[in-house]
Amino acid sequence: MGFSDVNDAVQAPATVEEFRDRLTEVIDDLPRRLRQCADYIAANTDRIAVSTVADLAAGADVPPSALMRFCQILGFSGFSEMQRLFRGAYAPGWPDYSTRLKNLKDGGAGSPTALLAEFIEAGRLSLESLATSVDEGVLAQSVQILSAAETIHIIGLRRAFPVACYLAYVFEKMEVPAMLHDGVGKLDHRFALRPADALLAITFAPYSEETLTLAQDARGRGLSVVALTDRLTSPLAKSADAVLTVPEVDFGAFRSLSATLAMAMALAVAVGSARD
Amino acid sequence: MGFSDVNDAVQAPATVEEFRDRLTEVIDDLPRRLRQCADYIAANTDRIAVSTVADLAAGADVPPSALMRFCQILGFSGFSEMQRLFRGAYAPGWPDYSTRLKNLKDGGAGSPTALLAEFIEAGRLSLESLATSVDEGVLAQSVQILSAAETIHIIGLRRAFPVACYLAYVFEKMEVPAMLHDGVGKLDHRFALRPADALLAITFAPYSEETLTLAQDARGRGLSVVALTDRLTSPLAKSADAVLTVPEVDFGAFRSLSATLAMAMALAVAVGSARD
DNA sequence: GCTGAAATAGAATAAATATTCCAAAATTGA
DNA sequence: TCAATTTTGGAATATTTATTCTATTTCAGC
Repeated sequence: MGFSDVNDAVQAPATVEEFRDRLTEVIDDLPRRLRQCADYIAANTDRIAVSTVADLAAGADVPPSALMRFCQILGFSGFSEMQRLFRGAYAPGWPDYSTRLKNLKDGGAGSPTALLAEFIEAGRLSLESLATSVDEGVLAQSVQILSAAETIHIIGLRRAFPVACYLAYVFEKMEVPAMLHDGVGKLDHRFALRPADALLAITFAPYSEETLTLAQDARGRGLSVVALTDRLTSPLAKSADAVLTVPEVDFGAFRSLSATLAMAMALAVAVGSARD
Repeated sequence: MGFSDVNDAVQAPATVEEFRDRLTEVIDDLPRRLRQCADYIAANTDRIAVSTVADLAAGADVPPSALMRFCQILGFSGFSEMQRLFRGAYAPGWPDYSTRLKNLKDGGAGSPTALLAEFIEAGRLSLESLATSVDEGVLAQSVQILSAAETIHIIGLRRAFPVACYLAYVFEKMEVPAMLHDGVGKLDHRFALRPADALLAITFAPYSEETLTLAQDARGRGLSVVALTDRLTSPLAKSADAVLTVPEVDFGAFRSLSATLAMAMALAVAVGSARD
C-alpha cells in the first residue's frame, strides 16, 4: 500500500503548526516527486495562500497532479482545502499594523510619528533576523558558562550600557550573584574578578576600550568570558570563550537594541533557572 | 460622463503605495455602492491577496459586479490584475521566521532557545501594538514640550532605568542639554530642576516612589512634565502635562522594553532635530 | 413629475483553476 | 529477468471564479 492510497487517511492538519509537524513526519519516506513537493512547500509555506496549484507545481518543478497527491497525503481533500488553512491563518500579526505604519510615516520625513515608525520597523526587523541567525550551540554554551560561575560580572558602556543595566536588574531579581561594572567615578573594579567568576561583556562598533580591556584582563586571570557583540570578527571575540552575535538594524545613528535585549534576557533567565 | 465610463482611464497603480494614494484620491466623490467598496477595501487591504471577488463583495455588502467596477475605476483591467499587485507585494515577515521560531521553541519549555523565542515574540508583539495604539497628538505635544525646555531632566529607575540611560545617551550625542537622575548615592538632585526646564519621567507598575515624587516636585516648581508609562491611569499621569503610554507585552516576570525604547528614541531624535 | 444620464443588480458567459483518472514508466522483490 | 506494485505525467473533466452585458432603478436638473 503506497502513499497514493488515500486509505491511510489521517485528519487534515487544522493549524499551521500541525501542518508543519505532519510535514516533517512524512518528508523522509516520500518518493522522488512527492519529496520535491515537500521540500518546495517547506521552503515556501508562506506562498501557499497566494498561489495556484500550477504556480506551486511549477516552482517545485513537478506536474500539478503530483502536487495534488501531495496535498492528499498530508490529509487534505485537495489543494483548495490546504489553501483554505493558510488563507485563514493569514490574519493575525498585522491586521492593521502595516496600514498604520504607513499612516505614521505620512506625517512627513522627520516628523515624530515617522521617526517612531522607523524605530518600530528597525526593532521588528532586528528581532526577526535574530530568530533566524542565532547559533543555538553558542547560546547553550554561554548559559552553561554563566551558570557555573560564582559571581557574574557584567560590563557594557555607552550604547551597550542600557543592556548591561537591565541584565544586572534581572540577575538581581533572580537572586543570581552579579556585579555591574559601570565605570562610575572612573573606578575600575578589576580586582573584584575572582578565578571562579565569569564575565559577560557587551560592546558594539565602535568598540569601547574599557570593555575590551576588562575582557582581556578577565581572560588573563582565568575567568571565562561570554561576549555579546555585533559580529564574529569583533575585537571582543579574541578574549571570549563564547561569542553571541546579534544582528541589530540601525536607523540613522541609533541602534534599536531590541534584539540585543531579547538575547540578554533569554540568557539571564536561562542562567537564573539553571542555577536553581 | 460617470465613473463607470472607462474612458477616464488612468494607469493602474504599480505599487501598494500608489494604490493607497489613488484610493484616497477618489474615495470622496464616489456613488454609494462604490463608496462601500472603497471603505471596505481601505480597511481590509491586506486580505485582497487571499480573497475572491465574491468574498470581498460579501464583506463590503455589495454585489460582485460593483466590486468589478470599483477595480476598473482604480485603473485596473479587473479584479485579477488588482489582486496580482497584492499577491506580488505579499512579502510577510514570516518567510522563514515563523519556522525558525517554532524550531527554537522545540528545545523544550525553559530551554535557552525557547526562552529566546518567547522574548523575541514578546518584543515583536509589543512593537506592532505600539504602532496601532500610539496617540499622535500626545507625541507631538511631548516633542514640543521637551524642545522648548532649557534642560531636559530624565528619571527612570529599576526596570525603567535602561530606557532612561539610553535617552541620556542619545541626548548627549545630539548635544541636547539633559540630566539623568539616577539615584546614585541616594542623592536626589531636585534643586537642579529650574523653572524653564522639563522632566521626562518613566515608570511602570509597580511604580517607583522616587519617580512619582520627583514628578510631583517638578510640577510644583512649574516645570512641564512628560510621562512615559504603561497606562493612562498610571499615578504618574496626575503630575504630567503629556502622558505617553506604551503597551508592553510581558513574558514571565520580565518586560520586553522594545516598544518603550522605540518610543523613547523617536522622542529623543524628534526633540534633537526640533532644537536645531 | 418628466427626461436624460448614471448607477446598479443579477443573470449569462468566459476564463481560470482544481481535480480525477488511467495508461505508461519506474521500482521492488523474488 | 519477470511479475506485482508503486509512482508518475498529462489529458479530460468538473468546479470555481472572474468578467461582461443588459434590463431596471435611482438620481439630478428642469
